[in-house]
Amino acid sequence: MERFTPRIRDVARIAGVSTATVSRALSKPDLVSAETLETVRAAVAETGYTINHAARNLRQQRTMGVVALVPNLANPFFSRILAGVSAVLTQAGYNLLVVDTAGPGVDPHIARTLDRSRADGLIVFDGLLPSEDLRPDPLRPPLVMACEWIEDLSAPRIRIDNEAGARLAVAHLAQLGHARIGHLPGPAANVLARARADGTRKELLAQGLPIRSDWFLPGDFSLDSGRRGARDWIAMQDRPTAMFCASDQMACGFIGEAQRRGFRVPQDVSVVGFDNIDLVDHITPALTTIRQPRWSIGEAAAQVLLSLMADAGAPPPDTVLPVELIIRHSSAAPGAG
Amino acid sequence: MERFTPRIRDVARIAGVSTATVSRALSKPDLVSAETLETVRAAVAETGYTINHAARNLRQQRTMGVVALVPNLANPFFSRILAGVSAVLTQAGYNLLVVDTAGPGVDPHIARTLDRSRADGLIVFDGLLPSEDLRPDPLRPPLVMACEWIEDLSAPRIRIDNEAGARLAVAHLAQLGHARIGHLPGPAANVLARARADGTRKELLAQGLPIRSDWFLPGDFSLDSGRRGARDWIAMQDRPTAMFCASDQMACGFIGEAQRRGFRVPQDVSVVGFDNIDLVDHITPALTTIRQPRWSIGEAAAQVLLSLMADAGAPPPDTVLPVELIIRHSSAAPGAG
DNA sequence: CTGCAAGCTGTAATCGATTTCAGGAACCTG
DNA sequence: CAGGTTCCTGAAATCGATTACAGCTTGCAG
Repeated sequence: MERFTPRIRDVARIAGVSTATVSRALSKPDLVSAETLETVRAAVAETGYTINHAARNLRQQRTMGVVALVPNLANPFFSRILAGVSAVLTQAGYNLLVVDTAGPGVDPHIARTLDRSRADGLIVFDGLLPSEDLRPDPLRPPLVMACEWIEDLSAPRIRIDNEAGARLAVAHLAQLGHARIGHLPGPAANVLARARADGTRKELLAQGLPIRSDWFLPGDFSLDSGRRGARDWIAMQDRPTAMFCASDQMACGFIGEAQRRGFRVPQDVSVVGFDNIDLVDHITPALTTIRQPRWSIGEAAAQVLLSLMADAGAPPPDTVLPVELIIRHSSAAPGAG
Repeated sequence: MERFTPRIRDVARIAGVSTATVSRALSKPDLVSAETLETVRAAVAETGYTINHAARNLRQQRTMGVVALVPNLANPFFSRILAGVSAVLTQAGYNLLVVDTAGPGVDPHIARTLDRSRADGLIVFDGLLPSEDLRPDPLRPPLVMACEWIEDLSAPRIRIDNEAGARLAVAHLAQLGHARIGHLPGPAANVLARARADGTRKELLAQGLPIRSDWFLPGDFSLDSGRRGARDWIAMQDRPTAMFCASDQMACGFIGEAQRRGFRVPQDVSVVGFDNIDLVDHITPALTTIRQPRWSIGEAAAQVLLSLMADAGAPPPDTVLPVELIIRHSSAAPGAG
């Protein structure tokens, strides 16, 4: 009565053929005669055989797995992106492994352990990983960088035009009539933060508006730093009338704190965010922001990686997805109302 | 000049020992003399040897991987849970694989393919998977259910007390003086939705308040169904003064739509949500809700699974984590203001 | 000095598939 | 009918580790 896991050789025995034939019947049916195929199918059904993936993987020298390296899995920003990645990978028969590169006690050189026996491909969402652990190397699986990137690492990038997004935001505020525009950037180490700050400066310049370093407050993308930003803003005697925040989280923190201190948004200060994360159209006032196509970013990253794994030919070095300004109610003409 | 991936036999050759010794030196150093250990270490360093996981997995008959079956990965509700899972698994040397059971074109019998050669354990977050695909079976890896569960499947459950959460919410509204309390539940097929609806009824009963079926509106957890709920609520001539929504998403949708139609929250209607997802303390009014300890749920699920995989002894059949009422500004005495 | 245990190491089997190579049968072709 | 294809199949090598088993040293007790 005890059960045991059937092996390919059990199927072969019952079907009266060799294991080679069973293997072919299952993975390359064209190579096998119709009649043998039928016999094998019957034997498979009878035994309830299922393939042992470890054995196949060893023989074929691949894992059918792709690792996504995510900085802080707890950040809901990544959920939709990972869903896009998952959809494409599943379709192609690959498994999605997720590694949180920012968990407590995570080895900073985690990427070093990701060789070809662990994954067939890597999607790197963390721009702060040491580049020497990811350098092209025959031992290392192909990789793409998505959202963030590592400056001195040559690999396909899937990203949005962060600079253009920032410029859209600033241009929007300028068009509303704001001449005093401040910026709450992300952490200086982060490439996205730098790109968005650069875009902010460029558009201010293009609009002929002042670029004042005291209006560039310290920020780190977090809700809390948004709150601190609001306090800093309040503390100034010579305040900007509009703030462009490099993340929606900060924008929410900023608005919440400003309101708590008795300021009205957008009457006293206009706020624009970045990302269009869930629910920001439900805060009051609904947040004007720059939308990132998160699902598409995930899809595109997976697709580029698949083509990279398939032929290793020259892949598109950069995929830049469009951003979009979404105007809601946190931005208005200065002094309005 | 061409590189090749070093094998254990290359290390053995260079160290002048057998592959068995190298294997032991690396995984059970106690069995090897100090001197040999040193030689092997040197040879490993010289060759840059790294283990081939596929080979080890085949031999040891395990994958060092755990699959999380998530209904709709795009739902940010799961991000913090997965982060908790990841933290515990990583610590224990396991990989986290994520499968979206609700993606377009996903095989509804996906769970059937998850045998021991694919994963050493399963964490099921989806209560709607067919139970026959998950029944205990020597071919199938051990499994735990988290958040949701499958009624007729016996497996450890890690969950919150949904009924108690619902009762907290209703009791809070009753205490504020509401006598006309409605409910916006999740989809009837969902166990969480049923548990929360049951809790709602029980507490209404306990408080001596009416349980009116016309005040139990149709809902499905989504933002949109929250909006529809608000429209349904508005359409009633005999409205409840408070609504308990079975998810924060619905609560946000409800509040947004109600406000858009000219009603004030909480003056015209009090709203309580469930989940305490990110940013609901930043909507206006800040949402009163039931907090789920999402990170802890993930951690606990991973821990129970690990112990299940380790000894297969009798595991704790149910882990119930505490919920907490978080009072913010979307609930107030009826007619206040 | 013999016998036995303890400690270390190597040989070879093993995990369970895929795939190369070779061979047999059937079918053409000239 | 000889020679060449084409089609199908099986034997055996292979992927790269772990580990059961056995053998060799060495040390110690009797």
